Amino acid sequence: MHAFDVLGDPVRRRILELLAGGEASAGDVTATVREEFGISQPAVSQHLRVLRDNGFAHVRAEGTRRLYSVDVTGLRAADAWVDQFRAFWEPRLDALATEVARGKRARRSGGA
Amino acid sequence: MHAFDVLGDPVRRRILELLAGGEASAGDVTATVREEFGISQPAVSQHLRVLRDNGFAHVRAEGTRRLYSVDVTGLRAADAWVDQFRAFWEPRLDALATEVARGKRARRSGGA
DNA sequence: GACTTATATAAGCGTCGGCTGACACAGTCG
DNA sequence: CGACTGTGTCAGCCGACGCTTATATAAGTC
Repeated sequence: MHAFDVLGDPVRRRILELLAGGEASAGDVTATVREEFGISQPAVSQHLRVLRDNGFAHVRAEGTRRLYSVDVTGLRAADAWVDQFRAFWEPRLDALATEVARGKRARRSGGA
Repeated sequence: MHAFDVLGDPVRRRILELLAGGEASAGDVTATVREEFGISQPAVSQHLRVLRDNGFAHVRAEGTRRLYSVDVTGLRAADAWVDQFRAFWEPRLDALATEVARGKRARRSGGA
């Protein structure tokens, strides 16, 4: 599953935001998400699984609880992709890229 | 449609990468995408529409051709969301956030 | 060991997004 | 004007994903 597919779901984004506030148990996350989205405990558990399986969340067992926290792997992957385009709105990073993107290619390869 | 829903599709991501190389006509994009993904012209056109409608691509007519280019609006929105988490892997940006994330909250609100 | 709590898994179902094929429409060229 | 090219739209189909209910598993408590 691609990083953006994971982030495409609003529930999963919310869960990550919750985890950004610090490690939280599955129960804590479930309580909040359940209230905000009106979905069941299994639904939340399934979302947590997706986050785990795709490098967005770490888990650690503590007794019967599962403590979740942010795993940066997935987020970095998403960030790396977006990074390809950063020069478009932060031209100082690479002014040349912007110039190229502007229309150089269009001019060369058959533009007006 | 949320930015990450737009980016969740591999065809749309590819189209954006193509546009990152400079303005391109719908036909040029279609030719490449068709070859790489084996989908029809209408399929590509529909993806272009999604990109347009969600602030990921600009269009400009030139005769019968439609010239597409990157619109940063959508990309910046995606970047802004990811930015919430950047401190997790670039601690220098905000060392405090990392500390908080680590377990401070867990300790306070009922951790071990 | 029986009960309860915390969490995960499984099966089934509905919905939504993407694809195709058919078509519409604009512009260009003879 | 009529044919052709480039592109967009529409209707319908299909598969994937997310949800629910039911159930399994594991850990605590008495």
